Amino acid sequence: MTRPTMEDVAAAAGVSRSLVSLVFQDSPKVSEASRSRVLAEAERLGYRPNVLARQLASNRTKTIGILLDDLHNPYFADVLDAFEAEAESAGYRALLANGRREGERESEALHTFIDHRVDGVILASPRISDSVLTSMSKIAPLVCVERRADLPRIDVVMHDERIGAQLVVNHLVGLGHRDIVHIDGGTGAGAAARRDWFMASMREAGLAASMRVIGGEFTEQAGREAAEQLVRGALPTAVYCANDSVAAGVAAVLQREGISIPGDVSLVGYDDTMLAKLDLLSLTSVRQPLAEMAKASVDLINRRIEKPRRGGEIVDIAPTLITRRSTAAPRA
Amino acid sequence: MTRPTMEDVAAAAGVSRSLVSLVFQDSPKVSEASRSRVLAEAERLGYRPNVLARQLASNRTKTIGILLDDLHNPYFADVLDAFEAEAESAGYRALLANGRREGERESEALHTFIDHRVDGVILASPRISDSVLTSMSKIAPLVCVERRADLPRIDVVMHDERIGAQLVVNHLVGLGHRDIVHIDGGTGAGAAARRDWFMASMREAGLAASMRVIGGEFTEQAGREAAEQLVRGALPTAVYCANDSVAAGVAAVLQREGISIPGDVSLVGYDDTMLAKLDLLSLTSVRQPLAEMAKASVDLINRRIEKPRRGGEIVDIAPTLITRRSTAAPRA
DNA sequence: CGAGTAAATTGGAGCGCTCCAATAGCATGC
DNA sequence: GCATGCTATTGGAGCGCTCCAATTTACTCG
Repeated sequence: MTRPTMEDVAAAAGVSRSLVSLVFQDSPKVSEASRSRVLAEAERLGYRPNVLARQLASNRTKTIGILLDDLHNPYFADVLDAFEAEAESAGYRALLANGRREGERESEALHTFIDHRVDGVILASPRISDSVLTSMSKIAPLVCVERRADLPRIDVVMHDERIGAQLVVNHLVGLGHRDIVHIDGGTGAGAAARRDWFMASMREAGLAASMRVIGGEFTEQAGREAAEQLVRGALPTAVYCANDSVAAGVAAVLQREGISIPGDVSLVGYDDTMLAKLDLLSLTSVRQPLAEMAKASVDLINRRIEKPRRGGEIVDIAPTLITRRSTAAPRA
Repeated sequence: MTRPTMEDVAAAAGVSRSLVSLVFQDSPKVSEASRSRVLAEAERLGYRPNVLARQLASNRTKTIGILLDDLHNPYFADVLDAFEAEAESAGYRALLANGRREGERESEALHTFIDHRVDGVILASPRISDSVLTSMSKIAPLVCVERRADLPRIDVVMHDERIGAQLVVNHLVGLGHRDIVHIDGGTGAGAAARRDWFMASMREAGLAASMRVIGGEFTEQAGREAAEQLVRGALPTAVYCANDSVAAGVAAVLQREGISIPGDVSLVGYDDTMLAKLDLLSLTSVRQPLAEMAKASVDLINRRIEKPRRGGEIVDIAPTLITRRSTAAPRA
């Protein structure tokens, strides 16, 4: 299983190793004749450059690490799609890691990335502590996505929670709803902002009196528990959930109780994951502008490579509302 | 952003670079005194070994690549969990890649792995052609999971479709069902085996006359289409779907038509993904023994590293049935 | 036709590590 | 006191590449 090296290709093509190197770097200062001869010999020998050696010698890897909080959450599959695509179109190879919702594991994965000398790291909804973040930011460019970080040299990309809340509230109010409940995400990343902007939007709509918030978490289980509480008390005409998983939990309880969606209660989720798209649920949901967020993130990494010492930036991008069958006018 | 090297640590600790190297390899022939001094200096300088250089010099990476067909399918999140954990406990680092359900992209990702000199690759339900597989198998150990491959030097790990079918049919027949429909996975990997063993099991149960198969695919959409067909014709008492996504599609249509699960129709899925666990669906489903499959796969890679030229092996592992609320005795 | 310039090619040092053979240090035993 | 057998350490070559300065080749023009 011993594989050919540049030296072998050079010998076969009757040129120097340096020339072969230039060919594989797509250098313009190689004659057409040499280039094609080298490529032909490489092909014939089955040569592929040793990425390791290349990276060691050039001291750049053209690789960025993408750290995802939880691959079990379908939202992160969408995140991955967008970010991987963007990284590739910017000429980077993407390395993936799964944080499994543990800050500990995430910082391990971050170390692994750094040990592999990635050019930058994108952290999607990380749970890593500020101190780890700060110390790592001295070694490689870091971008936090959907996690605020007020740290000197770390860039942040968020979607605009305020607009998300307004889209939801305006949609529901437009349909005639006044009695709207928000089930929040508890201590999860972004939960507080989502809740606060819901309340602000309700106030703006003049519905401060009829708004309600129930404490929850970003899980289906939490959705079920909150729904149990709702069906035993005063049933609102609309429920706005912290994410799609919560909405799925709510839907399960409502269905069991014979309460129709959207006939009796309208339901709204967040993140527009595959769950929302399920015909069984067909959930109105807020979609994060992942493609734009990805673009912004890679851009920030590039700019930080050029200028490592600039201050941290925060980019906010507007989300959109995807309406489906789970919302309609309130019951009579 | 220049980082300390072994040389720096060696100088600081007053020893040679070789000794530092031995310390970081956990060599037993380093005195306690030197070891702790070196580690202390390394800590103080913030030294971390350069993985690239290490891999280049030692010619082994202690890394395996895990190629997943489709990160949007929640099944693969489970697959990843099991395989990543197993790889790690065997002392490997796992590199991930997303095939996005395209054979083309998968073989690209495979190339990337090989360029990075991984010690072996695990391919989960790959769509790669036999020819690519064959040529790659000459360069690195390959294990196919849930994809048959009758190729000289490639190992295969499958779960036992026959047992899966028997578990489902026995469960349903035990509940009293006779009129059972299977919605198949069309041309997807493993679909044919799943269908054939369903038919065989029905025959074994003496129900050859009342069994039916509807052509489908491994998607929710296909489930909906098949269900439309069922509700317009003779409704069976039980539906056995090629996977959970298909079952979700069926459930959506049945619910819309006011047909109760399991009151009117029992529903069974396959793969026991997060969809099956959703309270909204609470789906009886066949669970693949992923932990055992992962163990077998890593084992096969280790054995092939030792003995590259041995013939391809096929390992079959028995699945289990997880019963939930979607199955019950047939309607009167 | 030789100087001058541009384009193509080459040799060698070096990236940060591992690994091996060689050496140093040090207690044993006769 | 010295060969003996340890264990602990070291120097140096080499992994496969990139990058730079230096060299060769090709081309132009007075």
